[in-house]
Amino acid sequence: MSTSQLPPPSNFIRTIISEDLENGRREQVITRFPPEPNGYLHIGHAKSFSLNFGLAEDFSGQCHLRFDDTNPVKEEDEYVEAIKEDVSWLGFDWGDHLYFASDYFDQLYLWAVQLIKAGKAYVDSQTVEQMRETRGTLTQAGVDSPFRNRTIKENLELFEKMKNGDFPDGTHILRAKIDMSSPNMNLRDPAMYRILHAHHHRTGDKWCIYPMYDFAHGQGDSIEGVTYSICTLEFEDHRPLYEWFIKELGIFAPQQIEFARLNLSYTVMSKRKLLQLVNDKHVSGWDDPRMPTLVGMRRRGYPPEAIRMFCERIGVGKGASWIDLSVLEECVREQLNKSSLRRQAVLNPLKVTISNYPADKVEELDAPNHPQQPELGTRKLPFSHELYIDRDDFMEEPPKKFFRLGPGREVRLRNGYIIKCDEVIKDENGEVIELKCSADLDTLGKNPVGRKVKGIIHWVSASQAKKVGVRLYDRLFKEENPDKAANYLDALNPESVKVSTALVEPSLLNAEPGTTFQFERVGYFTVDSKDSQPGKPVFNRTVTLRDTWAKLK
RNA sequence: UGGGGCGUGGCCAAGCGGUAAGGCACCGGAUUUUGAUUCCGGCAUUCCCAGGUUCGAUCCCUGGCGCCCCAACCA
Repeated sequence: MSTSQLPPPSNFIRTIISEDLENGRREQVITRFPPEPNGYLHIGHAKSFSLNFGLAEDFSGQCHLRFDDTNPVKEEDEYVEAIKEDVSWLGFDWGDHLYFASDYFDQLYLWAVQLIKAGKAYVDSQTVEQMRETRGTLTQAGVDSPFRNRTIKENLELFEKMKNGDFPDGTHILRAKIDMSSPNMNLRDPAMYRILHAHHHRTGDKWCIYPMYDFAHGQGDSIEGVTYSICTLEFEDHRPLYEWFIKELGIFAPQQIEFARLNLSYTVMSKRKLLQLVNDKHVSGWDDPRMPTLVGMRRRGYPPEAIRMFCERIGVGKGASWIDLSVLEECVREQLNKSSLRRQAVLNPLKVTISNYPADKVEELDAPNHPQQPELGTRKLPFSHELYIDRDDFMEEPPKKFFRLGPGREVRLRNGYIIKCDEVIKDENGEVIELKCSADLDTLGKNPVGRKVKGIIHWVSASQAKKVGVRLYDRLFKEENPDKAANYLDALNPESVKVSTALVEPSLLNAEPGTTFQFERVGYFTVDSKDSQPGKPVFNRTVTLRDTWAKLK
C-alpha cells in the first residue's frame, strides 16, 4: 500500500526490474531485507526495507525478512524481536518468509567442503597480522600464503578439525583461492570461515566455526530464490565475490544491485556510535525520542506513515546524498496535521484577568477537535475570568508586524472572545506578571463589526488548567554533519531536550499513551508511552508547527 | 598513486540522441477564530569543465576536474 496517491516515483532499480520482466530475464520479483540482529533499526534501515518491501509490492512479488546472524559475538534475540516489531510498525509484512542465515549453516558447510574439493578453497594458518601483511595494499599486490598450496586432502582434514573444535580461535581460517594480486581487495583470497568458540543465539553451541558475510549472504539469497539482492553502495566491490561463489557453486544466481545509503543532517547513523550514545548515557536508551532509531521515533510520536512518506520522497540513487532533517520533520507535520486532535496548552504562562467577567462564573465553550474535519467533533473548553496565555504572545513594545497582545491592543482568544489589554502589571523588578484585560462579550463565534482583529492566541482557564510534564526535544546534534567534528560527541546539542511543564486544558489529563495532539499554535505533542501514569501524562514534543513569524523575526 | 562508483536548480530526483518531469525548500497572492492548514501563481535558455561526433547531446566519444567507497578472522 502506497502512502501517496501518486504512482511510485521512477528510479534506476525499478527500471532494471521492469526491463528484466519485459524481456523475460526474470519472471518474478523476490527481494529481501537482511539486517544483522546486533542493534536497533534506524531511519537508514527504513529507507532500505521500504525500498525492498515496496518493490515487492509494486511488482506483486515477495520480500523476505532474513536475519544475517553469522557473527554470534554481536547478535542477540532481543534485537531480532525489536527488528520484527519495527518492520511491522511501518506496515510491512514478510508473511511466511522469515529466515535466518543460521538456518543455512549446514548447507554452507557442505558448500565449503565442495569448494575445498574443487581446489577453490584452502585452510590458512597464518596469524591475523601475517595475513594483513601478505594481503598487500591498495596499490600493491599481495603475496600468496605459504599454506596456499596445501593438498585437498590436508585442507579437508584441517577444515573438519576446525569444525570439530580441535583448534582455538584465530589459529586457522578457511579462505577462497582466488587471486592475491587482484586490484579488488575482496578477491585477494577472502576469508570464508573463521573459528569462533561462541554461543550463537539460535544454534547454541552446535558450531565453533562461522561463515563470513561474503560466504553466507549470496548463498542465502540463492537458497531463497531472491531475484534482486539490493544493498548499499559499499558492497559494490563485493559483487564480484558474490558472483564468484554463486558461479563456483553452480547455484541460482540472484542479481545484486547497490544504492546509496541515507545520510541525514544533524544525525549519526552508525550502529557503533548509536550504541555509544546509549552506553555512555548521552541519551536514555535506544528508544530515547531524540534517537534516529525507529523505536525512538515511535516514542517521539513520528507516525509510521510519515516515515514511509519520507522514504518515498527522498528517492533512491547512487550518489552520496545528504537529506536535511527538516524534510523528515515536514513529513511528520504533514501526517500529523491530518490526524491529530487540536488542544490548547500554555508552555510559558502569563496571567490574564478578564476584569469584566464575573469572578464566580465558568463557561463551557465548544471547541472543534479539528478545524478541517468537523466529523471529529468538539470538546468543552472551560473559560473564566482568570486565564493564562503564553508570554511570547505579549509584547510591551510590539514591533509593527506583531499582531498579538500589547498595551491597548485587541486580540482573539482562540475558540473564545476578543479581549483588550487595559493594564500591564509588573513586579518590583519591572517584570510583567499579569495583564488586566476586558472581553468583548459579543464576539463569541462571530466577528465584531467595524473593526478587524487579526491576532489569535491560545490560552487556558487558570482554575481548570492542569499542569503536566513536557519534554521539548530538539535535534540531538548541533552540527549539520556530526562526523566532521574531531569527535562526534563534541557535536552533541546541549539543548536537545528541555524538561518543563505546561498548563493544559483538562480533557488532556486522561490522554492515552502514544496518542498525539496538536497544541494549537505550538506544535505536536505525544503522550510518552514509558513515563506517563494514568491521569498523569507526560508529553513529548514531536515537532513544532511551522512558524513563519519566527522566521520573520 | 590500484580498483569500484558518482557528478542535473538550495536539497532530493526523473530523463538514456529530439530540444530540462516531479517532490521538498524558497518567493508572491487568496482563504483562514492556529502568523498552522488549504488553494492559486512564480521558480534551470540549461544538465561539473573542455573538446569531438551529429541536422540536433544532459544523454554517445575523448580528455580533464571534483566527490564517495575498498587494505576486519564485522556486516
